[in-house]
Amino acid sequence: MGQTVETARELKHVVVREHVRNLVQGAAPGTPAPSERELVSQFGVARMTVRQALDALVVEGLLERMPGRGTFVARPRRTHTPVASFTESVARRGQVAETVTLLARREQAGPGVARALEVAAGSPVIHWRRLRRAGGEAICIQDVYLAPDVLPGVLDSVMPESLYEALCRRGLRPTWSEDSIRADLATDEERDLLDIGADSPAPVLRVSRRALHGERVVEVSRSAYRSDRHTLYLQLGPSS
Amino acid sequence: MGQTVETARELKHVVVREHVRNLVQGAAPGTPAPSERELVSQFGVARMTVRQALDALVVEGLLERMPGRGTFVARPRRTHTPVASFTESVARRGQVAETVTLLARREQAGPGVARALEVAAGSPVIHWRRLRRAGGEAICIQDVYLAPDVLPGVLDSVMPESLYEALCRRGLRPTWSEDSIRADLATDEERDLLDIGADSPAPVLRVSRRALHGERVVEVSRSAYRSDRHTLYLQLGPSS
DNA sequence: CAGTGGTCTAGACCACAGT
DNA sequence: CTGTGGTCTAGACCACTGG
Repeated sequence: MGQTVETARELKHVVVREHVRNLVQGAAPGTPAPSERELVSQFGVARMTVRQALDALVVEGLLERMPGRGTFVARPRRTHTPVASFTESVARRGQVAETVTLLARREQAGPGVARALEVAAGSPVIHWRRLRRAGGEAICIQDVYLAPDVLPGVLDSVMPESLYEALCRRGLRPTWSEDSIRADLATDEERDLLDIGADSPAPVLRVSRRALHGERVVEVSRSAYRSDRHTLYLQLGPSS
Repeated sequence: MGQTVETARELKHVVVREHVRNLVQGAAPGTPAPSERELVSQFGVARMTVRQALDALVVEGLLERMPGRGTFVARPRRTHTPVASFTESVARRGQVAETVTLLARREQAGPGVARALEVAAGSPVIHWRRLRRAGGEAICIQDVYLAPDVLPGVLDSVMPESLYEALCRRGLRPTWSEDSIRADLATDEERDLLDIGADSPAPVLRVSRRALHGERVVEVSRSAYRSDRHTLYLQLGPSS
């Protein structure tokens, strides 16, 4: 009794691992974790079992071992930029993203979109064009192309505010993205939508993204950012 | 004979690990590795020792375990964009990078450069301005700022072709970079250096980079890319 | 010194693959 | 069935750290 319903099936090293994870959860970096021998006697398991549990947490980056001293809560390691959505990258700047859907309909995939989505040319795809704002200012025009089965029935209801949130709910949050980035001048249509005056030349940042969940292409998009209102930030680590 | 000079000091799990690594080096994905028990009898060690060796290779992404089947050479996992130098990213496109040094001298760090380099304002820094070409065409103007102790004596000899190669030789290859990217219009000086005609507005991609080796800032740079001749490519994975 | 993590042994039983 | 990896035990000695 008492214990979790599934206790019977729990592996010992998992029990120890999760116990330690809870102890360590939110603790300040440098806080000592229980020593290996301490856990051995607490759980009545072999030391190798405890080490297996701690090894997992070390690989996760939660713990650090210091030979001769002990095991401690690791200081958070630097992490490279994850695949971020517009909503998220705006939130990171402390602003709230707003979205105006300009267009949302079925279309036949053109050759470029079809190749990127890995579907046959002419296949039905969903084309979703949005004007994206932050802090009340127009930031970006974004054309998203989706395979119809990625978000079935989207067109029949209210379009979601955040594409990535919708994908997340379907268990399809992008885990991988391939982006290309270049500078260009805004077209007349873009100038109009982005509230750019007609007098001066307007550079924009064009970002093409192909986002995948595992091996599945979930998003193909092209965005044009007003360069005076948006800078892309990247953190990159080694390829390893 | 034959064996490595330092064999005496080698840990057993390291010996096994490197043995397997050599076996597996360059093998096709899916190729089976020796079974654990096979290695046990080959090396006369305990199975836990063999597992420790293989675990390391699994974490490295070199091997994959398939319960009930065996251990196999893993198919190369997708890897996000590493911190790349101009030379490397041009090479990735199948071209050769050329460099013309426009300026290389000591300067006093301005406030922005000083902050980025984590030195006191007014400290001596090395300012290195280069015109970068690929395929015979001007691509980019790059201003690099270096702390004097990062590449001591660079100014007194021939400037290296590739900054990252020089850093690599000093054991200071960037392992981390923080970049910001935006679109802008070329200045008159940039138009001149980049062979851009004076008639049409010329969008450029401005990339500011702060590159670190571990915790040490090794490079601070600002680059302006001709957008019609250069597109940035990125592959991003989850933050994990 | 006592305590820590790092390494290592020589077994064991299990679930699962393929034959 | 046999062979594989996954889990686990109950010890052991080492090098290192700190007091």
